[in-house]
Amino acid sequence: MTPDKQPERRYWLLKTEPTSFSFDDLMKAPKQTTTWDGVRNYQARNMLRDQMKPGDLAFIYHSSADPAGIVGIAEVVSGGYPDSSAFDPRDSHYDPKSRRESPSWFVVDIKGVERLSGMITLDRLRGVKRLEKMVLLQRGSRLSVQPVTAEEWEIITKLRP
DNA sequence: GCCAACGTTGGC
DNA sequence: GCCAACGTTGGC
Repeated sequence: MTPDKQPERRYWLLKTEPTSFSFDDLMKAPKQTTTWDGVRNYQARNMLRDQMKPGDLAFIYHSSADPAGIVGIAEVVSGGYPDSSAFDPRDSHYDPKSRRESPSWFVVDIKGVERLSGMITLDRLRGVKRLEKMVLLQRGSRLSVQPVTAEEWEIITKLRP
């Protein structure tokens, strides 16, 4: 018997507005771990539900920040499971169309790994020719969960100050 | 199934 | 605060 092949680690970028949840909030959370909930976009949902697996790594990106940019790295510690915030009428992310029997929305759990000593700004990323295909840098790109290629991951981690 | 209207995102 | 780009909704 050949041993099961380890599934390949994938890379992601997760956007958050630091005024609602920042990378520091993640690092201050118990076990530096949190549930990445409230995503209400189908493309992003599909990635949370179907593709993100424990061991994957993600850049945490601060949007609507001045400046905007990547501030830290997190690890996926749990694959997709239903987003319970969609079931709670008092929650701002409540969605009556999502049922426990057939949930519309999903979450993953992530754990903060490393705060970058300095932000890698959007501007800086735009200046790197080999990153021009990055989802984040595409015109009108608004996805809050984005795939990052292994090559992009490597290039960006080398930009660290 | 089309598409106008609307709400949201997010850089600037 | 502006506004372009985008996703969703709902009338037809």
